[in-house]
Amino acid sequence: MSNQPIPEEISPDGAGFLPGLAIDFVIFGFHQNQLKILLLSYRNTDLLALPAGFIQETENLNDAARRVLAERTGLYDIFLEQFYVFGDRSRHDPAPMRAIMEAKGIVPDENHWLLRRFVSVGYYALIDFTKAVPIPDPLSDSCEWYDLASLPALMLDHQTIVQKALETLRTDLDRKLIGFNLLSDTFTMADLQCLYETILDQPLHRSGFQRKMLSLGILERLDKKFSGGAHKAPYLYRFVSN
Amino acid sequence: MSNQPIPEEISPDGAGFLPGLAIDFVIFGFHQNQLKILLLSYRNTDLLALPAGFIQETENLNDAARRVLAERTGLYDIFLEQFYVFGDRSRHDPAPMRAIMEAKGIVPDENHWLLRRFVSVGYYALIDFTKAVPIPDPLSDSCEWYDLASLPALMLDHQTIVQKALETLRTDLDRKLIGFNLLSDTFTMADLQCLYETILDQPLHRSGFQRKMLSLGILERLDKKFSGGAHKAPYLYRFVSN
DNA sequence: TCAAAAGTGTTAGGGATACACCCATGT
DNA sequence: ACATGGGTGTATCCCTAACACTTTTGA
Repeated sequence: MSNQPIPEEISPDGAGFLPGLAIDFVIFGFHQNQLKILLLSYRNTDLLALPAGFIQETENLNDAARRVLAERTGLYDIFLEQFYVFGDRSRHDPAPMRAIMEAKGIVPDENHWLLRRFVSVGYYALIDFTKAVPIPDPLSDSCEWYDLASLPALMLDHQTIVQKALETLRTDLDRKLIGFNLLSDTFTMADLQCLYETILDQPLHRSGFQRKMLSLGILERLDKKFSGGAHKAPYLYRFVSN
Repeated sequence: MSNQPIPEEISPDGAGFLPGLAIDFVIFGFHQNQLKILLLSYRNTDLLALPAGFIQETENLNDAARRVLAERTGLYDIFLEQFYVFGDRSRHDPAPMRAIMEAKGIVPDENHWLLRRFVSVGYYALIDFTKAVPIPDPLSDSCEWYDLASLPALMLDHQTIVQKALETLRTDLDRKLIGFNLLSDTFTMADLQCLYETILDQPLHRSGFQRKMLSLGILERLDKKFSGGAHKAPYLYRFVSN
């Protein structure tokens, strides 16, 4: 379909990459009171997959993760963390990848490296929805946001990976101050509370939440936000790291 | 030195194992009020290393970890969990492994698979010190307990791996009931408190600790333990999972 | 009888919960 | 003015920290 040079990821032997090792990403965003994640889709197939990448032989693992994340989102300085390694043999099912390549006009050799068994390191990222510019990878045709609450079926064990990422996000949320990575630079207290409630999937008490957040001493109060609504204008806040 | 057949781990191409991927273990034990970990040592070298292993092509990652752990400790039903993947390029330093092999009478080829770059999945295990029977692996000459508080220098980045494992153990300790894996079947409240204090490296209040543990409803009180000391005999407790 | 260690009780403080009350804003 | 949502105040509860007191054991 296009005349682009074949990207090196599709070369049959995977030269230059660490063999058998991949990175899968659960990239969280938050918009209109919904948690979302980025998924890749493939033309002429009904497959959906998590963004993924490989590690160059000259690269640190974590640097590879940052690189691929930037390739998919255009963003570099992002919260990004490992959460689990998926290494079951049952992950090894070459059929979907073969279907994807064939739909792309590539007829892979039986021994094509992308059809072999992969162990995958799971990373989850938290990004400002408004800043990301999702970009598909060389094999996919779209990279788009999907509501976490109503995910369609995913390839292979990617559903499991998302689930584990969400669990990690939930337990990390109240130990570290990571939630702010999902919001814009300025936000109202209601925005923040809604984010927490969505992630934790439980209602929180308004006054207690406000006091708790303010008592952390990490929020700077800015001007009020006049939304046009017939009610008191809420303050805007900004996250200050120190 | 011995006439044993060369184990397959030492075969030059690593056939049968996933390439470039290893497992490193931080195996915690507790004895005489000290946290300890298992380390391998190598004759004719002054190198100390964490127990490690590789994943067979036919094996799930987590199953490989259980297998290797059993090979080193003789124990199967053990608390064992991933905590981090170490994938920096700076990990790749073939010198120590070459020294180990040469001290063993093996002159490895330049391309021997053990001399290549490895990404390593870190697992930590908690085991009953009194039950483990440490067994060296095919390349090492001893597998012994070392006090965590006074660790000698370790190979490569193994010090970093231990540090990260300890951090994970600390944060997991008060979220899950994992501490009991480090004690014998029966123990006194003082034993348990000492374990917690040693892991967290901070003193805890006696009465509060006792009440907190008892309120969890997971301890069964047994007979008293007459130690011969000139003081009230403490109860023994047993951990009950439900 | 005494010291040492174990078990239990009591009080005070911090944080969370739940509810109430005022304030600002645009219709 | 008034409905709506935002900010703050207050009473209660619970968990923990800190300390005190009692009990048991063997010298």
